[in-house]
Amino acid sequence: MREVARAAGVSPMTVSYVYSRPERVSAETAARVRAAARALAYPGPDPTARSLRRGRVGTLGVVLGERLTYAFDDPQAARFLAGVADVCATEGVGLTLLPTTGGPGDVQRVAEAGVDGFVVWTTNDDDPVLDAVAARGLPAVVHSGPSGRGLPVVGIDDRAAAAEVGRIAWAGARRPVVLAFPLDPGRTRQLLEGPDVGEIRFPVTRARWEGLRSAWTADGRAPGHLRLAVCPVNDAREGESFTADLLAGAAPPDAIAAMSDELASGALRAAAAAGLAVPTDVAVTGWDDGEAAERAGLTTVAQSLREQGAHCARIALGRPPAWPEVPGWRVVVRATTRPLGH
Amino acid sequence: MREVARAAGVSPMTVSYVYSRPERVSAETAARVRAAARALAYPGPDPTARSLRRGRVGTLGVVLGERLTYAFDDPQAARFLAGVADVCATEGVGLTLLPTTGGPGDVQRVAEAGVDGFVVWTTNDDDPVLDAVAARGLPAVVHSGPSGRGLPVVGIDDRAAAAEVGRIAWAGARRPVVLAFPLDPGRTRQLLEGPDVGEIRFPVTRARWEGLRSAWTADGRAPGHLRLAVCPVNDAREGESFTADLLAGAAPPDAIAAMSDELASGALRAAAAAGLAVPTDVAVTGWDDGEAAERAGLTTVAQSLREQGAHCARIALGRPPAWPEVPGWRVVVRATTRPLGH
DNA sequence: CAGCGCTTGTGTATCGATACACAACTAGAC
DNA sequence: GTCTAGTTGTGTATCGATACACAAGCGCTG
Repeated sequence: MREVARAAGVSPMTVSYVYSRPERVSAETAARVRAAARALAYPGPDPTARSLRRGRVGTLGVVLGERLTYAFDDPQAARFLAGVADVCATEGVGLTLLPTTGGPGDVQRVAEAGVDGFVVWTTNDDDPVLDAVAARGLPAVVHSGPSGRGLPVVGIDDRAAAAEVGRIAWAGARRPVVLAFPLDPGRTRQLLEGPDVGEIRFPVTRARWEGLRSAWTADGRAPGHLRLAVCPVNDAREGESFTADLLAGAAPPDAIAAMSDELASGALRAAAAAGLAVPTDVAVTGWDDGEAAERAGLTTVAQSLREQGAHCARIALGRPPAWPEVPGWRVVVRATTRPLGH
Repeated sequence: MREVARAAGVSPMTVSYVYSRPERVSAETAARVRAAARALAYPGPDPTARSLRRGRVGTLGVVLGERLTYAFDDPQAARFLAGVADVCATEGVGLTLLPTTGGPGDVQRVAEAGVDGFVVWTTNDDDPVLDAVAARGLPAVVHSGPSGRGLPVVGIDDRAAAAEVGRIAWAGARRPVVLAFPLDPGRTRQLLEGPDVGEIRFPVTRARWEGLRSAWTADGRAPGHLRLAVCPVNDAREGESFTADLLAGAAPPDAIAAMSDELASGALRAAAAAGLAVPTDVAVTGWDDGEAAERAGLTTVAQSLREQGAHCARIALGRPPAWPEVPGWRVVVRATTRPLGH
């Protein structure tokens, strides 16, 4: 820039104005400067230097609790991110995805990220990345995540929603199973009988499990009869294969509450493959009310992850809504569950 | 940082070393500095200042030719980005999505983006954003995009692949239709009869159309009989509704070559709804060989957008492979097309 | 004790731009 | 002719860190 100024015969300050506040400089001078810039192949003010001086980067950081590629593989994350992206586009701000690999480098990357704020997508209670985010002192928000680090949390009341959808899923059931997200970053596939809540390190998984369990025990049914099938990956394929195994097992489930529409869709496919009737032989519920749920006629919990993403983005950009909003949810009853009176 | 140095009774330089090269400083001093930092709530070296001095930001910029939210709605973009994300995670680099709205702000945002390189996802020939990317002088790469600005282009030979899949799709057909991506950013839904190639501003759309057309005319068939159905959105719903309209129209297609598996899936659904047999009444082909294609038994063009994304990322990070790699493709013949001899 | 290498702390210069206050000059008002 | 206001260009002082070269201290070798 210094060289451009010299070439155009003006001060560096004038060159700066040509780029950042063109109206501040005469048309004639501006033209001369632009010509000099072109001649020298000057690409315009360096964004880094500009950020340093201005104290603003123009980018929102999004931390994904899991491997970065999940953002694109997991439909729920995708819906959430679409909402974040909407707001970023409107505000003319970039969206930086911060990869997390589970290693110690994650913390450092968060500490060194050039962003104006953070949105953290569902993570586990012990994630040190959360501390790193809090330490930066930037505006930040956690989605459905652990609270307690002074960071605001956005998300629906998963426990209450789970309790309500559970009431419907468990109607007339004797061998209920929860098709669940992982309990912890380990992501092992396993089938548990009434696990201890303390074992569950992902708040989302924990809250939904608690809600579904409370719906089960509400009528005095034995807690131990409710099983938790942990799916390492959130997609239909995984839901299908795990359900197929369960159906072929000793105590085939007659009611399945899944933590996502994708897992539920897989369960439906497995049920169909096993020649079972839904909901007579086996009832199924999902979560999110996405396109898959609508197509399959799935009873599910409706919430807008997209709106929640937008909400998070606004908070992390330092433009929180005047009123604190609590995202809503409701249970959509369709054809995959038995009537309640049953 | 200056204050931390004073509080710890050392020079700023020492504080810098504590953070960036801890092995360079004695354990004792480092502890003292860290204590002072904690006492002053110093969040660690400012990433912006560090980037300025180091000349490296630690972030890869990804430009999407269309609205940012498409990244998450369009499964092809998602697969591609997953590959980009893989490499970013491995290299410990962030991934900044640059929103484009089609407005003039896009160019400026690219010019001001704090990134180390650019990956541009399929865009149209006239996109000024490409010039902005080229002007930055950073390592950059365009996927399946317009060439000619001195930027390297990555992508399969769409024309050749389209010609081969077309040969299969058109076997025994009399009323062929191409279910296509948009021709230009306008994204209007329309049905064209042998449009002029010059009208097609998206290189991907153009190359595939050319290939499919050449397959049609190869046997001396009249070019005008091949129609192009332009779908504004790349999803199954759109493919279904457009196909349904076509099947209900005056000249119902008996062969449909879609530019994505998603559009093709929609076409299959519409055919099923119309009570048509596949491939007897209508043949269908897709593109990409994604999960949907496998499940539907779709004849399709197999390519790995994920690998191509990874390849692009490596180039844009300035680590191009020693050997220039050309991504491969092949046609996978399944059950939705007629045998060739027909 | 000279000489060498290793560890550890410190100045200095610089990365590239912008905020701010000020100076020079042109117009128009009275 | 003088004063006020508006336009346009220019210094100066940072923004917050790091590369590099150098110096001091220390332990060893011969």
